[in-house]
Amino acid sequence: MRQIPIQREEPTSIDPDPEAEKRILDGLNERQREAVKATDGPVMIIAGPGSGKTRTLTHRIAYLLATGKAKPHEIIALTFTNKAAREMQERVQKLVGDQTKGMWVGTFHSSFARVLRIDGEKIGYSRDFSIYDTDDSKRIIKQQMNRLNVSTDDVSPRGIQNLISDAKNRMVSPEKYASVARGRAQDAAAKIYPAYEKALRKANAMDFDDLLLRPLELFDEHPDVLEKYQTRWKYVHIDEYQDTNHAQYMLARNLADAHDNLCVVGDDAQSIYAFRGADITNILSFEKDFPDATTVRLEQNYRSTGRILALADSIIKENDDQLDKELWTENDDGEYIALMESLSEKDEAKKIERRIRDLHVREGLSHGDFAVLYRTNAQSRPIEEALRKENVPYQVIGGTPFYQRKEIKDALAYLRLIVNPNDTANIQRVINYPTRGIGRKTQERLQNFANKHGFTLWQAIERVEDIDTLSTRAKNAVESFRFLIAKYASKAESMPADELAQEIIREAGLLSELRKDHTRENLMRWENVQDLVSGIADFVASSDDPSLSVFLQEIALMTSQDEEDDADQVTLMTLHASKGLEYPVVFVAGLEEGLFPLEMAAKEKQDLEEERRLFYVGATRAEEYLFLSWARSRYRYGDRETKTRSRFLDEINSDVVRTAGGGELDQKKNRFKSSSDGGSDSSNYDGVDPHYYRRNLRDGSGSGASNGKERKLKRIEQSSGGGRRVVYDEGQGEIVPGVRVEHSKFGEGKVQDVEGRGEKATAVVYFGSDIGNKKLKLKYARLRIIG
DNA sequence: GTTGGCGTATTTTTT
DNA sequence: ATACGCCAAC
Repeated sequence: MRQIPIQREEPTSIDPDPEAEKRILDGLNERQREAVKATDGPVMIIAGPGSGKTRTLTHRIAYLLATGKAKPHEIIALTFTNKAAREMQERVQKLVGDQTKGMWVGTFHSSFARVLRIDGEKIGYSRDFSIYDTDDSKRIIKQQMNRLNVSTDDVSPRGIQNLISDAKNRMVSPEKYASVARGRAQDAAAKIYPAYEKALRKANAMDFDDLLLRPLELFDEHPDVLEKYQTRWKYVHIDEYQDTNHAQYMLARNLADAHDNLCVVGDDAQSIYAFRGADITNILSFEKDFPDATTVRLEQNYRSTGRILALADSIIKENDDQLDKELWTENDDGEYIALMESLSEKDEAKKIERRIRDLHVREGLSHGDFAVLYRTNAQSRPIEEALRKENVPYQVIGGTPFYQRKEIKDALAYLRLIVNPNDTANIQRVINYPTRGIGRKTQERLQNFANKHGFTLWQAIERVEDIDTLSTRAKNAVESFRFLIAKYASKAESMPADELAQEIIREAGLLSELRKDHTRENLMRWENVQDLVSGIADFVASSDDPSLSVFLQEIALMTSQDEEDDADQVTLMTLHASKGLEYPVVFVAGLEEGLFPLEMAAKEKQDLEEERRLFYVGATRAEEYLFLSWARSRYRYGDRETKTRSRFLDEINSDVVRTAGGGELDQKKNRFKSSSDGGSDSSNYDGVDPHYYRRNLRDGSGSGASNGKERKLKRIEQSSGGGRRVVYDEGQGEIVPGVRVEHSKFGEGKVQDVEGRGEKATAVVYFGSDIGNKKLKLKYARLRIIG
């Protein structure tokens, strides 16, 4: 676990350093230098992938320091992730020496959480406010739905949460929202929204949106506070500007208003967070917003080979809404982009694993050079399994991050309560975990009492003796909980945060709960909780402000992308998480209709364009090798689904793509001229060479992997002959759509579809026009795989 | 008040 | 397939 370094506040200044200045400018090309030197007035750097965007921004900050144009405390840089902030901080330090104390570098969220810590009390938030993630917010929303009798028939809590978040992103107040809400879902959201806001405020809690909105409120209501920050920050920098939302835009405007020195960097073609409220018009209309802005375009790509860039260009050309940019590179053409086609997600995973091992052995690439990208987190599983099986080291970025695991959230809940007992959502989380006799009914009575008197849940707990509806037994149970929290709350000032954590976690019974039964999961959870404590110890040892409340706020803003990834491992992550990163070898997996582009996103043009930009982002992560992969079938909701190739594969520039067999990519747009067979049932297997699969296995240049695979196939054939072993066993020779099989009675056929698993698995097999489709129970049918 | 079983929705991406 | 919520039994 890592925390964001906190810099001291005292203004320090550094003398102009001509040597550093030279070093800073020497590391740049002409255009980049131009951007760095434009230190007066608004600047927009529009830059393609791999053009040294962040590098330019970093050098600009270093340049400001080295020339003495700005003192460290006069600079703020807002990044997209904490990790990017950390790296930028480190690089600036490297360029100008260690003199960056007082400079603010961080995400919008963490930077303005800090502002709120300093000045939030002016709008009614104590500095120990809790930060609520989506989970905590959902709890509040559910509770409010319950209280206000909003039925879940019309909308799910999640749906309401999204609607409210959207409204907040657009800075629509509850009152305003009530007047514009249309339809059942929005009406429901309009009812919940004000109650939700009130509940958050009462709990001294903020959700992610609040971390941007409350500072705006603060600036609005206290112009002196705004002025303080405006005068302080003479230079405002924003990275990944295309992904800022409206509130972030307003914050930027507010800060830049005094000095007009706003420098933004972005690429409209890489805008992939609209679903989260990112507003692409921020970057598209920058020049309108800041009429005297300097615009610099960085169009030379240093990252990728010519072919990768040509492919990327062909992807993005399909989109209509673009700022003009001509990407070019001096790099070699490089290898062809390889198209990989597989029969199933397991097959896909195996092929990816084999390619990785092959390149690792033959080209000497290290494991850290590889990244496997996919659209949804769920896709990591089969790939993980394939890599694990062959002992290829890997790491998965994302999924369920450390701090979101249940045991961690439970432990954190106790810690949050020490700091902020009014944090109702977290009381509810742990008031009866581990079970201490405070069940549903007691909690209900507590809540009723609180509602009746306008208390928070905690205030009700403090007055538990006065609640007539409770039995003595219940009162005692509640009292012991109250005592537990109060005891440590009073020690919070005097006791180091890590000791505090250790003790309350133990006394609350979390650790013994996890040791109750000795499953492997529980052991892991127990270790995770221990890791949390040592993480707090690290924080205490290294932070300028080692209070528990700061730790909790920072931890809430950490993301999977902030995890350490320095080890030499293959990296698995979503396409979203890959933004800003680069790897010599990149696989984009799961290029299938319905998956990428995602089914829901394929309907609206806007959404489809975002998916396409996502594909563009993924492809441009690659430096040397790019693999595009899709599978003919995939498990979803426990059923095997037949898939067709993604439309994206029909759009790309086929000149730079080669299939696994070395052939050209057969695209829909080319099909008309070459073949006229098309005909019936065209959705099935056009262009599939039935021998492709096995030939490829043999082509594996005699490496252990392909031999292993062949062995497995043989074993299947033998066993089916013997009739004892089941042939549908996953991961052996799979019976999946597209496979050719032989049946003792019907002869040769091709599997069309497979349903069910295990004993119940059935396959639809087409045995030619005479026999047609047959539905067979795999358990009895004894199908033999022949290709 | 707690536990276990069954039915249902769920997977888009994330600060 | 799995996690969660709701209901019935202990």
